[in-house]
Amino acid sequence: MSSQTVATVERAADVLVRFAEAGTSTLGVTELADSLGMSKAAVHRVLASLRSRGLVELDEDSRRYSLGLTAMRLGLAYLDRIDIRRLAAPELAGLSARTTETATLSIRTGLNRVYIDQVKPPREVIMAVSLGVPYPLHAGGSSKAFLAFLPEVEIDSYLSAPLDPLTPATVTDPERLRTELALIRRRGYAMSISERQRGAASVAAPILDHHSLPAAVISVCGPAERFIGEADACAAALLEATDRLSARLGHRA
Amino acid sequence: MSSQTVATVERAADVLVRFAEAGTSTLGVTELADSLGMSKAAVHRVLASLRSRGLVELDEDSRRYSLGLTAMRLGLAYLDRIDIRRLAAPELAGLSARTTETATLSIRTGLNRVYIDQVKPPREVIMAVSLGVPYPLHAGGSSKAFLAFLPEVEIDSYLSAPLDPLTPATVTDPERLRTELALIRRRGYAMSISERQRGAASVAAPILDHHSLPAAVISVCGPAERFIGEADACAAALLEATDRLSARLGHRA
DNA sequence: AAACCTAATTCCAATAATTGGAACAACCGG
DNA sequence: CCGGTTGTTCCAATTATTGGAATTAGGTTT
Repeated sequence: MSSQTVATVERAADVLVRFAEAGTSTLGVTELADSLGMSKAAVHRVLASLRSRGLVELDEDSRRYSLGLTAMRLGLAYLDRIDIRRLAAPELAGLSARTTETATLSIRTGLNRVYIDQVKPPREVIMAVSLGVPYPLHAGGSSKAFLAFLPEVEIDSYLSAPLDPLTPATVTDPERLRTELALIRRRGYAMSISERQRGAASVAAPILDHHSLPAAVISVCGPAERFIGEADACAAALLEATDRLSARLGHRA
Repeated sequence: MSSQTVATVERAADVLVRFAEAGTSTLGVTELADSLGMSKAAVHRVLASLRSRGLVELDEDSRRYSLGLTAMRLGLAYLDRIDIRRLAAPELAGLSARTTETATLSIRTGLNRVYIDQVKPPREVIMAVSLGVPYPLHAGGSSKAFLAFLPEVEIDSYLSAPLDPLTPATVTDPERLRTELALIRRRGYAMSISERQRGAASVAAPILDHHSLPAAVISVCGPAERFIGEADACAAALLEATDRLSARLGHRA
């Protein structure tokens, strides 16, 4: 079939991905070699090559590597193509400021959903999401907000496959989920407590386009204990924001 | 001497960079091959490899390639891991050297702001700040530089609470302050004479992140009497430094 | 200060993997 | 229905990658 690929490039890509996965900001040659099962020499050469293109940077003093400016350019170039992000950015900032919680923006990629932006409030204990990581459409506020506003056919098709739980609180029974989706449509927003991420809670609502389909979803989220008390106020602010954005995409109420 | 590198990896990196340069558009195999002087076969294999790691995506219909989710994750990982203090340290040193005054770095913590670093010039009479002490957002150069570049909602909310004076020169009238914030945004930097600290003067400008929100503020400050004459020159050097740093945080002018 | 450890870098011959031209297939517009 | 384009696959030639070992650099302990 089609595995017409270049192993060297894949290994170089693996090195890059390692930087994104690793919790630490810098990595050493040996560290990378061990975790990827490559020889130190190979890793070193790959790093030198990536460095020549600015994808990674070398701290001459510590002899450790980190992601470089070019890596950032790639990420921002990707995000540039998504103009909903530009449109929503000020609303995210406003929401986060008004609620003093984290505001996020997600888009759909097939049967998944990824965060593509977030604005965090300037306080100590906050919730922070991982941008770019795919999550299923049935667990968590943002996911359910997407699912609820998809065409019926797509909902049926999604619910016909088994639903894996991400936490003990994830709803995996299709009929219970269906009932909840109806509620979400009626209220206009979804709510979740620990469904996707333990200890996290959120309210989420879609930005609807001129077909009344969700172009993106905005959520306001925070640590569950604190957030539950704020949820109603957050939902109100959230719906104001998504209404404005939906209007800009040509949606009529 | 020899740059111990892997040509294949460098070419793969060139392909990726092409996507960042091309910005919003998608790219085809031939297009890439021509512009990079590579064979179509080589480009195709590289793309297949990058695709296997999610760095690029293929639109099956148009058979054209674009950057993928992993590219975004790399960019955001870069942004996440930036240690603003380390990044700014050389610029602080440079600024202090060029101006022969003190250069400081501040971050925000909610409704306050704290100095987290400073570089003092080697002369007798200088200004020195206290690291880690919280100051309000309306008094002094660094504070106003933060406030001016916050989302409107946050400015409104901040100005709706009473503003206490720290010195006789502190501006406490919300409307006068609002006018000044507009000036700061226009000029790109804030100036203060004795607003926070009697006898002290400063110019300050924000380091803006990819949301155009202030990640930190740099100031150049000194004893008021002497500093006032140097302020313009200091402001010019300051803006050069903050522009460079903002660029590293993904801010585009 | 010296010795010792660990990590990073360079060297080199073996060889496994990349390469590019050309053939093939898929697509588009006329 | 048919040329013109673009994307994909094949295959033998050969080039560039590879990994082990040697070397250098840095940092820490004795």
